[in-house]
Amino acid sequence: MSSPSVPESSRRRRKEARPQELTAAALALFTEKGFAATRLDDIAARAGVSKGTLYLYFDSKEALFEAVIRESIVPAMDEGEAMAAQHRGSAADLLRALLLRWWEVIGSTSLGGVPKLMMSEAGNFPQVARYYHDNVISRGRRLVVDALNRGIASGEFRPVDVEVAVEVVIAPVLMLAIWRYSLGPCCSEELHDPRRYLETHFDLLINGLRPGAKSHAPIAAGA
Amino acid sequence: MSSPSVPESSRRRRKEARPQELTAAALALFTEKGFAATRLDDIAARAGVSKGTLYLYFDSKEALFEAVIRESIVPAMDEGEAMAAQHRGSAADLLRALLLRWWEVIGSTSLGGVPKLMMSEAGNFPQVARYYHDNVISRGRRLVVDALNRGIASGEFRPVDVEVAVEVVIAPVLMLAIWRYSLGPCCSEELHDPRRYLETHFDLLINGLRPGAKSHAPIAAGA
DNA sequence: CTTAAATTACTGACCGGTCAGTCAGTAAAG
DNA sequence: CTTTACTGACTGACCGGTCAGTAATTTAAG
Repeated sequence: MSSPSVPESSRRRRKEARPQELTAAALALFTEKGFAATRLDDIAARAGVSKGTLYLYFDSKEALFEAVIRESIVPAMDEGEAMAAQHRGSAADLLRALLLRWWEVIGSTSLGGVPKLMMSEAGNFPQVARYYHDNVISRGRRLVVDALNRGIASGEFRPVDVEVAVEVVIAPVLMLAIWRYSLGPCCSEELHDPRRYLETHFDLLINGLRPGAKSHAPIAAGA
Repeated sequence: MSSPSVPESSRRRRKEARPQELTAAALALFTEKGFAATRLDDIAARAGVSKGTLYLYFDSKEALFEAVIRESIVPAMDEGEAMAAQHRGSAADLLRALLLRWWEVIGSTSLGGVPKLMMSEAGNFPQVARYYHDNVISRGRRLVVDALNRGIASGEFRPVDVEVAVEVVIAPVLMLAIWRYSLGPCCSEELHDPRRYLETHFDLLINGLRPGAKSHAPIAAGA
């Protein structure tokens, strides 16, 4: 990390830290105002540099957007997968750990704005949306699908349509993040403690998955 | 409606239909591209008029945005409340009817893009967000809260923290709408049949609310 | 009836501010 | 001196908003 052959002068240190500083500033403003409504001057000012500096590190505003998505959230997914791989408890414990861990690593941090940003701009940047889908959504989905399947295989959960249920499991989590960056700041009356929200979601979910429940869903798509 | 003193010439008919045509075009483009990225020329072209016509009916781009929100979704809320008021079945039936009716009246129609639009732009238009909160979110919340409370009072549901649970009930519904206007069009692999999605949500929910379930949520906020 | 005047609904060229992107210049470090 | 990291004035395209003009229709006069 600090070999003597690489003199850690303050100027060089800045050079290396710049991209992170710029993407961090861009992430904050993109999530707050949206991509189109954010000016590069504002991003530069927030990072304490001038607009020209942005173009030393990124080719265009769109390239900056791509970098924001790429470098912000993919590392967090790695950690989630590592946690799931070495988990040893019950499927319910794993599911609970996934939800709470997501809140600690993504939801409650500066990364919490990424889902809202991606939702808002997916239509304008299909290739970034595709990247996000393949590297974030698919992997997150897979984590939950595996947990559900494990619980069903062990008899801990009743059989459900896993491919559909996974969306229902993830949706409240995503909405929590989106809410905090959209209507939450404006109308905060209903913004409860995120922990309690997640615990309630988990509680309803685990009980909804208990074996022996009678299905309320029509079996076939006859009607 | 058709008194002889008001000649229903094609020109006058257009005059009365224009605002709807313009807000419909604006809604489609706002939800697809976002407010800032949508040009007034495009809205006018989609409605088959020139840009100047927009300013015969709306003072500014922002006023058009407000009109889109106001006139699009509030009437749909009226219908939802009417349905709930005259409902006579069980609380579970009411909840199910609310979910499916929402899909028919809002989710599957052109109004389905409103949630995504509002989420994206709430930060830039606090007063519109406040209006949306007071006239759409609060009222929708209230419908679900009442249904939950009715079920708990009758013993049909176990006691839960209704003010938190309502968010968990609504979140998957909102995410369904948001998804269809964000990453859905880009990466459609996971976009299942909305009916099955809602039925699965309802199935998990009703079973999660059954009396006799043991709570997995910590009782107090001690930690 | 004919036809001129007035009104209505709409047009599209134009203006001015804004902002992504450029580049000649500066100053600190080596 | 050269190199490196950065600056900020500048430019040109774009877009929200304006308004003089036009065509369709109605009304009124001859």
